[in-house]
Amino acid sequence: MSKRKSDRTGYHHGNLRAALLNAARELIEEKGAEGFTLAEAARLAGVSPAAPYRHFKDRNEILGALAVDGFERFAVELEAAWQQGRPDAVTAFTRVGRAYLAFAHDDPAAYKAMFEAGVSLDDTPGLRTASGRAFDSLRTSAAALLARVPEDRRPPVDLMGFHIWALSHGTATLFAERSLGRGRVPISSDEVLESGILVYLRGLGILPADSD
Amino acid sequence: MSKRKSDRTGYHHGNLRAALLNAARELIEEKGAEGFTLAEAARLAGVSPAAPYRHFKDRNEILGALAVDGFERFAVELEAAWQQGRPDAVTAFTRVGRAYLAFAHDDPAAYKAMFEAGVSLDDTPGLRTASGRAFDSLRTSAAALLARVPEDRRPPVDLMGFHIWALSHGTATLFAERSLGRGRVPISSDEVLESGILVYLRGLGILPADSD
DNA sequence: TGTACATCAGTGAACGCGCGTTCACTGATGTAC
DNA sequence: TGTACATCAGTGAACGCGCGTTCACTGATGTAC
Repeated sequence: MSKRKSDRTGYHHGNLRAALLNAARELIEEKGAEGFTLAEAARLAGVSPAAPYRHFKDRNEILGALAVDGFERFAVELEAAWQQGRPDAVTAFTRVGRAYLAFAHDDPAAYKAMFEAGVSLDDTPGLRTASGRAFDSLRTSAAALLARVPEDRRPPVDLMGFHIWALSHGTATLFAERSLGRGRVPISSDEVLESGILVYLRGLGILPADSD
Repeated sequence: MSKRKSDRTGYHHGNLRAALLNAARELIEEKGAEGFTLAEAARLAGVSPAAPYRHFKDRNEILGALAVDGFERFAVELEAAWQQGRPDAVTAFTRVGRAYLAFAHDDPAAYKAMFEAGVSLDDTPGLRTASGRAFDSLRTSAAALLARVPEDRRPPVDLMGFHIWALSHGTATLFAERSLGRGRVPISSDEVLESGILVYLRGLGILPADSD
């Protein structure tokens, strides 16, 4: 749906900033965050190679914009999936896991910009805030689940957040690389993550030992 | 300890292939797999930009060599850590987890070549075999642990392998990116993975519910 | 031990390429009056 | 409603750069006799 050359009418593009972000998304999806070039994005958007500089300081800034925007949408998705833990924390949490994978799957370019592009946290205004909000969403869910664990056996909420994050991130990236294609696995990332989370929650005593 | 310009004696290098691989490692560690250039590796090794072509078909082949070599050493490390499950499966498995992280931490360039460089499984002879051997090592450990789980509650061994792989890979990559620097976490990757594995094993019923 | 010669592993110059970025410019748009 | 003008968002040509790769070459090495 990105604006293409053919859509251009006059001298002005009208929505070049958004068109460039879309083009960048497309290119990163194809070739990875490092392989993306400003020149090619400009070509895709149907403008001269100098045009992007009206909207972005340099190549890096477009990656940063993608990452910030990605984290913001990511946080929204995770929060929406959590839905304040309704109808119960475990169900809601499973939904969050699926939302995590869905995001990585549906917008791999954003996911790469967020986690693999090496965009600097310090040089990109809003990135720290946006990524923090996403992690906070995971932490909130973790905390709700931990409320069911007896206090003396309750791990720190941040630690649990990392466990979940690592499991989700690992699943997402292993399936994104065709790494898991190695064995031609007849299994989906959703199944891996969901079953992994169930075992994990059982280990915390949140699910009964005999549940399936 | 890679061979440097100053070490060169005469017209012939003597060990250029290895020197180039080391140079590539160094560069990938600094700038990532995509940022690595053949020309710079040659410079680092103290030879002309044409010299590498005596040892590698093209840029891609050097990445492939790094990945194959990486997977072979990775498999060796994992097997060594497992030590046939001695003294007991849980202890040995914890050791495997630590070995996984140690590899990713100590040789990030190899890890990137293996998992992030997009080296083709089909175009790189030996890669499928080498990576398969590494995963087999994880699978062997998983199988030994699963032997302790009542049959009717035993997940498929491959599924458990993926859980462990995903958790390890996620932990390794989140800590490698400074992603986890986001919150300035006062916690090590070892702690995250080890505690995560313990919870997971408890969830399988391999560790008692009240163990710490 | 010495010599001729094949082979090996380098050199260095050159190529075409596409990139990021800058620059002076210009066409289109919107606003004040 | 019309006009002057400031501003905005493009152009296109140019730059310097470093890359991957090829080529004809040459110095060093090792081996047959």
